Amino acid sequence: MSLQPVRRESAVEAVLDQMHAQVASGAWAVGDRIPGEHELSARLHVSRPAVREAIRALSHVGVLEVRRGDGTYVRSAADPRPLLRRVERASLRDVFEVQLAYDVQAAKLAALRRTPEDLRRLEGLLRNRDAAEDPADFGEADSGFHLAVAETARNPLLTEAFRFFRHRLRESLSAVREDRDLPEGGPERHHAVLAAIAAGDAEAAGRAAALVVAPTLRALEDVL
Amino acid sequence: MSLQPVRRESAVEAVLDQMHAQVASGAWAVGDRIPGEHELSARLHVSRPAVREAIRALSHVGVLEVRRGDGTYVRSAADPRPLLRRVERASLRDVFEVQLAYDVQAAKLAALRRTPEDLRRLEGLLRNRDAAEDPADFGEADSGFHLAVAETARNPLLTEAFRFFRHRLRESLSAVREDRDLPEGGPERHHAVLAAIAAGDAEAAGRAAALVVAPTLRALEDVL
DNA sequence: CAGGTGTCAGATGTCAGACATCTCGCGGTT
DNA sequence: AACCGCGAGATGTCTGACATCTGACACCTG
Repeated sequence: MSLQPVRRESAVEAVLDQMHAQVASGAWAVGDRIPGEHELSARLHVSRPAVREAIRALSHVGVLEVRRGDGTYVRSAADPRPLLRRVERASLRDVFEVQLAYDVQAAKLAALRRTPEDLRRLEGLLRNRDAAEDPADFGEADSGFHLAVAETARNPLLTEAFRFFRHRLRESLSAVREDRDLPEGGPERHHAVLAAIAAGDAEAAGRAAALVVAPTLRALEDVL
Repeated sequence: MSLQPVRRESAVEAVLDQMHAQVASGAWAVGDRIPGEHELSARLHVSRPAVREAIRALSHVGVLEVRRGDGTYVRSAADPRPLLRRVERASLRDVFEVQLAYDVQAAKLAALRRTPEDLRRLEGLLRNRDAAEDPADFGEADSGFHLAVAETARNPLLTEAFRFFRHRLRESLSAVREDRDLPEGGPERHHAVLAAIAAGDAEAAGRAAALVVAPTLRALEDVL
């Protein structure tokens, strides 16, 4: 008989779990007003600050909305926690593959929606990237170019998703691979992305974007 | 001179803003232990429960990690809040475009990684989808198929991202378009996705997946 | 000397109680 | 019908006290 670690859950985590379950099950539907803090405190047999901490966490991620003096409402039943938990533990390959999906979609949309000013900006950023010699400068310039492509797509949601995942990716890389740089397609592949975007060719832009990341994924397959 | 609404920020929101700024600026770097609750309370001139609420919110999204008895550490500087805020306010088109990126990437990876059992499962789900008559059943079967494709990709991060965004998409749709169904590619396009996945042809699978969503995006362009 | 145990300071976790401030609904007045 | 004032009920914030945990350090034993 093997002994299992005893995990004692905090009061706030227990409240969070119950609240999530209420929302997920539809007992508290989107638009509903949930019971007040005092009532939840009494019902759940925890202190009111514990209830408040749970509510604060859920309002921070957009699940609940607190209206002072009025009550607390359910704004969304889409719980981001599984995603956020997963991104904390995701392998580099997995993050790169998601990031690739963004890169490709951003390039396609950029090709459809770019303006002359966008193109000038992208050209400048690519020049910066080509000219960067110091690894920190290079990383910055590379990120700057990719992010600008995402912004050229004119889908703010895609841009924010891109930004968040890229930031996480950078952290995972520095935590694990301080000593080793992963390869990425060189200048000519980046120029090919820009050329396809300039030509307004979405399919070519998507293919070119995929070619930029391909060496990275290949290197990850070799290492893992 | 126009008068502006006075927005009074709560103590907890002010603490959150300052903590975010500390993390984003690198003053509190990943791995660092931040000052304790009592110290922050004294320094920020707010009560300790206010500090606790802020810390709870940040630990909920993975930015901070609380170790009872030890202290509170910075786990990640990648703040998901801009993304989560954006997804709350995103247009249907924007969400669909991000979802499309997932669908395409999932189909491509599924083509590379599917097993015979995956294929049997996908076939069954597609049969369910074809047979569904009631709109609620149909929506469920459709989601089931798309999600199974994402799972076949064997990238858990992609699957969770897919799940979250699709849930949000569904909520946006029911909030705005209770009375109107958006078109999606019919059975033959879904079967084409499955055929490409079965054939192990990633490019064809990606193209087929894009064709499934194309009518939806076209309809959105017409409406918006 | 190495390993184990106990103690303590400092950290988070939780609570009760009190008061401040806001919102909304209702009743009364014009 | 529109407006105003009031009050109940809601969230917002604080103080102070105590509980529980962690890590570092000192001490003891083999």
